[in-house]
Amino acid sequence: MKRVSIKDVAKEAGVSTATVSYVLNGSQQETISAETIERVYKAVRELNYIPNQSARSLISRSSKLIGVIIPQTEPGKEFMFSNPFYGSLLSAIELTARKNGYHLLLSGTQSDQRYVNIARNRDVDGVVVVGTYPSKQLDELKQMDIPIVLIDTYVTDEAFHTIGISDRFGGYMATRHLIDKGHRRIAFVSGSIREHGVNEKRYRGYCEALNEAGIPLDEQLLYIGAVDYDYGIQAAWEWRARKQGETAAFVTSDMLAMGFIKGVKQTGLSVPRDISVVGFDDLEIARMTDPGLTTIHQDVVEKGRCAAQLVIDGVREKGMSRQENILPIHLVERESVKDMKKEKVND
Amino acid sequence: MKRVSIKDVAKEAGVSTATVSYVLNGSQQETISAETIERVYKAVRELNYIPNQSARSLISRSSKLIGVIIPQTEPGKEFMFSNPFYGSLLSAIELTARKNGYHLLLSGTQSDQRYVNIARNRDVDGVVVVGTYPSKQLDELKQMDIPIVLIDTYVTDEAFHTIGISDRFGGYMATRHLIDKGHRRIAFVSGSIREHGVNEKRYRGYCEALNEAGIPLDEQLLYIGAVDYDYGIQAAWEWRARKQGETAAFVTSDMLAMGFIKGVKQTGLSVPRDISVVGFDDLEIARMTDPGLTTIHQDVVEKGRCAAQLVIDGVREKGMSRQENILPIHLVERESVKDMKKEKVND
DNA sequence: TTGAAAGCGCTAACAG
DNA sequence: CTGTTAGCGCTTTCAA
Repeated sequence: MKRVSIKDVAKEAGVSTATVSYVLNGSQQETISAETIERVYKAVRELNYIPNQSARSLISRSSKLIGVIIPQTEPGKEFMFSNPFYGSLLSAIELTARKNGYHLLLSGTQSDQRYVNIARNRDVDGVVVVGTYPSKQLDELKQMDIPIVLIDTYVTDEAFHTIGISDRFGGYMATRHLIDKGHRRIAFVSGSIREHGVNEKRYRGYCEALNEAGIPLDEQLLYIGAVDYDYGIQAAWEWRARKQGETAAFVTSDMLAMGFIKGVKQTGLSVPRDISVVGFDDLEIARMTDPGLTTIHQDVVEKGRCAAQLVIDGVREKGMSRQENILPIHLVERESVKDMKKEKVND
Repeated sequence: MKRVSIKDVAKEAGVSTATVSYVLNGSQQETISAETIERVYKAVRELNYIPNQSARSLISRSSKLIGVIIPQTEPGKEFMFSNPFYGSLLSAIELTARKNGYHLLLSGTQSDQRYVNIARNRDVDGVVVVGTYPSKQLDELKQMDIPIVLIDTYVTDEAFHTIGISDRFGGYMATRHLIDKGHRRIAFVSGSIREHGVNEKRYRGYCEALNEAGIPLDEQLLYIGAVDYDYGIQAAWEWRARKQGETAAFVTSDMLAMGFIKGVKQTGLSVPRDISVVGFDDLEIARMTDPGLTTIHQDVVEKGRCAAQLVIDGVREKGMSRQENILPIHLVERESVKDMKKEKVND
């Protein structure tokens, strides 16, 4: 199928290529006669002309492409989108982008490939980076003079827009909820805690709530592994083995919490009868399991929508000032927490 | 940040742009002196040069981009990747693409935007389309002379590669398993059944198994809605309301099955005590719930990997003959099916 | 109101 | 062994 170019259209319409370009881009608006415009559109339709984006990008340095980068922060976590959290986020970004005439350039990263290169090489108009840590790579990105949005990333730099939640407060709320229900020995189950990472903030919230209640921090109650179902199971077994007498656990991700609950069942015990659990994220699965998971709700779709919108606005309005968005979160009560103050066991 | 072009590199290295191009692309391999090559690389490094893909695409008509298209076949299903099935698939495609120097161009579709346009306009090297039906849009795509891979799509056309499973056989296996366990009244719960769609095939397998066992088909046992958790719940209530005496249900997707089980619990009954359930897909969540879901396992990651590989191979080897891949599936037994033949109830 | 032409960054004949 | 040069398809001054 021979490709039709702007020249073909121009010839067909009996005008110059410049005129075609004007018409199609709405530049020179008033100066083109209605009749010419009609002729051009007619030719476009007849030839089924589709402008070539590569040529456009080349000259305009704008590709109508938003780069979405998912750094692989943990080894073995190659299939990020299997996690519905990332999946939903991506969907939301995609939808918003699409509505605005953008497409998504998706890229995981491997160690040897810097995302700056991808961004420059493809002339992306903006970049969304999900869940990473301060790094040299990020620093390189910001020299590119395109809008950059960081999701769930604790970096304070004038160059980046950020979208996130108060992970500290979330951790506090979760832990506080357990304390309010009469729990004193509360386990903390989480993926690895890295400085400036979300888990660290959630951990701080946990500490804060304990502290406020006058409960001493006990390192024996910390279960630190990976953010996945299997580690959740493992943590439950570990809990049984350590015998530290926890009656509750704050588990920093729903996925992990699901595993934890499963693990508890495997050991022959039950949630919330033998241990109460609070999760984090409020993924769709949180309401699927039995018992339904009490968890910290965050609006993933809004996160994605907002990220895409920031990029798009940033492209339109060149020197847009930095935005820092903290989305609201709240606790959703389901059935995974037992009220220790009531005489009767509520299972 | 001024962008550095091949000219800058050429000047820095004291050679022509052509030479730089030769070196970087490994064309003219033998004819370039080692010393020149070294000089070019040195200049590239010093200037931090990154070739512009738009310019390359323009001339070579190859963008190193694989288009991934997720048609929105059901209204309201905008967040496709929230479904871990699509998420995993996407991850697998992305990983394979990346390993081969490709990136993914992600696009959902809205009614007014044809995917052919996206493909042409972006010069994508190949396209992967997930879960659609024969359509005019698809026909348009095939005129593009790029490799097209259809996942889970029943279209027989020389122009397309296909990857799928035997949905009919899956439906048969699931139903047969229930029959083997002594069930005779078996509900069929599914999203909408469209001609040439996967649900239709699964339905046929269901019919076939019933037929083989001499069980008459009863339309009262069909529950047809949407492929999501909420419809699953609804179907369970419906099941209670209709009182058709089913002791088992074949539910054509795990997501739906999760909902169904939840719904059964809501009505005060229990799986598998009061009704047995077999799902389809074997998503990660299938093993998370309680009871674990007996389901038909399919290898989503392999589906994605295979799709990307077909595109990549198709690009390399122009006239590659059409491939039709049927991946193996099998039944995974967990705890959601009761054996009616045993005296004792096994819950 | 429209057109001619330069040029975005790169590749690939063709010359030398 | 390397350089010159003609485009790829498009936008955009500048001129008419």
